[in-house]
Amino acid sequence: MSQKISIASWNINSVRFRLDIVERFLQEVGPDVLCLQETKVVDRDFPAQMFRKLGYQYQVLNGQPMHHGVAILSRVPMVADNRHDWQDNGEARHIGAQLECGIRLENVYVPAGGEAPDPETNPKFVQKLAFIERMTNWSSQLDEPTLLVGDFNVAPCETDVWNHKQLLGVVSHTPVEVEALARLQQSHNWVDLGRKFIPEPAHVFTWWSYRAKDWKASNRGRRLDHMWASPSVAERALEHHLFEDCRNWGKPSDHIPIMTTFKVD
DNA sequence: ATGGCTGGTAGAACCAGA
Repeated sequence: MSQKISIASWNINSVRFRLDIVERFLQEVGPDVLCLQETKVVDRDFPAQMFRKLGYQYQVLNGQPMHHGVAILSRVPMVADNRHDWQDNGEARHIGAQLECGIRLENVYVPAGGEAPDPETNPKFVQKLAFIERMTNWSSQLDEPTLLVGDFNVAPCETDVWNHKQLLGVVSHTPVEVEALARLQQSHNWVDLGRKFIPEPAHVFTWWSYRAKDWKASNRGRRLDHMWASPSVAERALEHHLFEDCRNWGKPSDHIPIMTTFKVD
C-alpha cells in the first residue's frame, strides 16, 4: 500500500507570540511534520503542550534565548539526529531528525547577513558566507535520502525577488550569495522543489517585509524559504504548496509556510 | 531617495531581522 507524508516549513518569528496562527495552520492544513525557524524561545519554555494537544507528540528542539531557534514537530514517528553549529558560535540554527519513513530531515536557519553586502565592513555578511560554505562541506559528504528545508535567507533566481536589478546590491540576492548557494546545491545535486513545481520565470515569494503599508499591493517579496531534496526524494514529491493566505492572518509572520507531500512506501 | 515595521528582553539613545 502506498502512503504519503506532508512536510511543512515556516519561519514563525517567535512561536510563542504566534501560537494562534500556528494552531490554525495545523488545524486547517495539518502537515504530518512542521519545521519551524526563528522560534525565539529556550527549550524549557517551548509551547510543547499546544503541539501535543494537536497530535504532534514527536518534538525535537534547538532553542536559545532571544534570537534564532529551530524546531521540528511531528505526528509521525521520528528521532532526533545531529544538530550542527556551522558558525561554531553557539547559535541555534539547525536541527535534524530521522523520520520513520526513511527520509532524513534537516531544518536550517541561515544567518540573514546584516545590512551591507560588504565583507570589509560587515562581519555578519562574512559569517553568512562562511555558514553556507561549511554547509556545503557537510552536504558534499551526505549520501542518504535527505530533505533540507528552512529559511535560507537567499533568493537565488531572478524571479525570486520583485526586482532583480534593484536587489543585486541587497543582502539576500547579491551575486556572491547566489553563487555560494549554487555551490551548496551542486554539492548534493539538491533538487529545488519550489522551482520543480513552479518553474521560472514565474515569480515566487515566501517573505514580504513588515514595513510595507500593504504587503500585497506593493508585493515586494522575496523567495527566501526553500525545500531541497536529494534526487531520490525529489522523485517522490507529489505536490508543493505555498500558503500565502497566512501572511494576512492576525499577527502574521513576515514569512509564509511552504509544504511538500511525498509518496512513501 | 528615504524610511517604513516586528519581537524579545531589559528596563536601551538595545539587538536582530532582511
